[in-house]
Amino acid sequence: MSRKNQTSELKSRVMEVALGHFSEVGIERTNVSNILTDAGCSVGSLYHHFGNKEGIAEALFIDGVNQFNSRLLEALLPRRTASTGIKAIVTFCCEWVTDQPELAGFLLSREVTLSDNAKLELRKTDREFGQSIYNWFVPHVKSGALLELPTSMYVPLICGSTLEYSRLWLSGRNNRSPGDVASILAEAAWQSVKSSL
Amino acid sequence: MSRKNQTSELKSRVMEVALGHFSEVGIERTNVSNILTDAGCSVGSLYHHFGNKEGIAEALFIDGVNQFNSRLLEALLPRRTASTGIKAIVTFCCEWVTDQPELAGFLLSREVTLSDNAKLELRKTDREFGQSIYNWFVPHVKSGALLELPTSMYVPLICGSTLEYSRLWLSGRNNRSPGDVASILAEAAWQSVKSSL
DNA sequence: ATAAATACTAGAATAATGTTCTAATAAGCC
DNA sequence: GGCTTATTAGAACATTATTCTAGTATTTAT
Repeated sequence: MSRKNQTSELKSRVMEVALGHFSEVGIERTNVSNILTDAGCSVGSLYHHFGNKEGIAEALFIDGVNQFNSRLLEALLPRRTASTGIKAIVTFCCEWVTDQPELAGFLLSREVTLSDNAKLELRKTDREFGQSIYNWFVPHVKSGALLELPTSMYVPLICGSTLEYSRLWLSGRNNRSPGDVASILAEAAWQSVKSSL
Repeated sequence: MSRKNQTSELKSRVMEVALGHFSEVGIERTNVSNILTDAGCSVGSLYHHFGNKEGIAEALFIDGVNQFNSRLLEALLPRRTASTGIKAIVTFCCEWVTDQPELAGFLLSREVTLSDNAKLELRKTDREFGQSIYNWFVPHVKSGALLELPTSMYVPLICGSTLEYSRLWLSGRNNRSPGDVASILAEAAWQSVKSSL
């Protein structure tokens, strides 16, 4: 096997193992040495590739956000009405969380504090994601279908309930998965941002 | 000064100092030694009173939740209609977060993992809090003013947006405080749980 | 009032664990 | 085929939370 492949295989093995530990006991409580043995990686290699333990978390975080963002766009952009779009966002979130609880729990845990470098890395892709979202919203606000609100309020209003419900479910306190109650959450989100005019 | 007073003063001094550090850099990154010097406390005393670093966090968490719960009840229980009650909950949350951002940020950070003991401690007061809340809700659901939903969905639907917005504000990404946008959040929450019958 | 018990303080010593460092190895490249 | 560079390896190190032993002050009981 070429070195490139070997290397990227090691990195993803480390990340996979780390995600398991992180989502189970949190970043702080996972031992680097456990990751090393479980992934069959040496101290030197790990610190060469990731810098430190937080570096693994950052890599996972960035990957996760990018994956989430791109799939969300696929779910949203084809929708032509405000109502179907908002509900598609919520439904997508519910399914995504339900399908990959480990990754979702990790992203929602807010344990990761991105380094300046990682923030830049994220911003690269996040910019155009934000732009695409923005472009989808504008006509629906202009047409009066959606409430006109401070920009920073749309995410909390549309996704807040879903994220909060997801956190509860991920912490094991609910039986019904977000996917099971997606329609309720979607309808509620729609009610909270639709214009009553 | 009596020993009791001296002790409780030391404990609250430690907790106050610790909250400052925790909310600034998180639990993991605050050094016990910093807390010790800032609070003028010896290693032995700290571990005698709190057990370990997490113990300080747990004490802060329990205090914070209890304070939040009791004040929330004061805001909610006098309300006689579903609409004013729901809006009172949201408005109260917004003001509480805005008034004590350090404590709110700490509680919302989800950094604290309660020990079994701490969970029991919390449950003592949390039980009757939950009961009071439940008693307020029942008649409004029965009367058809509020949607009838799985119990575990009311908190996310009513508070989710507010909590999400609060997290954004606390992380410095919004100008307007939750208090500033309370009326929008309150109206949205109401729209999402009111019965449309 | 005195003794015994208990709660608390103190800080040096310890242990756990994340990270650095130096050297060795192997892949890619001219 | 030799040179460069990326990668691996793991022992040594540094940091920092926690334990431990001893000592001190306060309360309680007689």
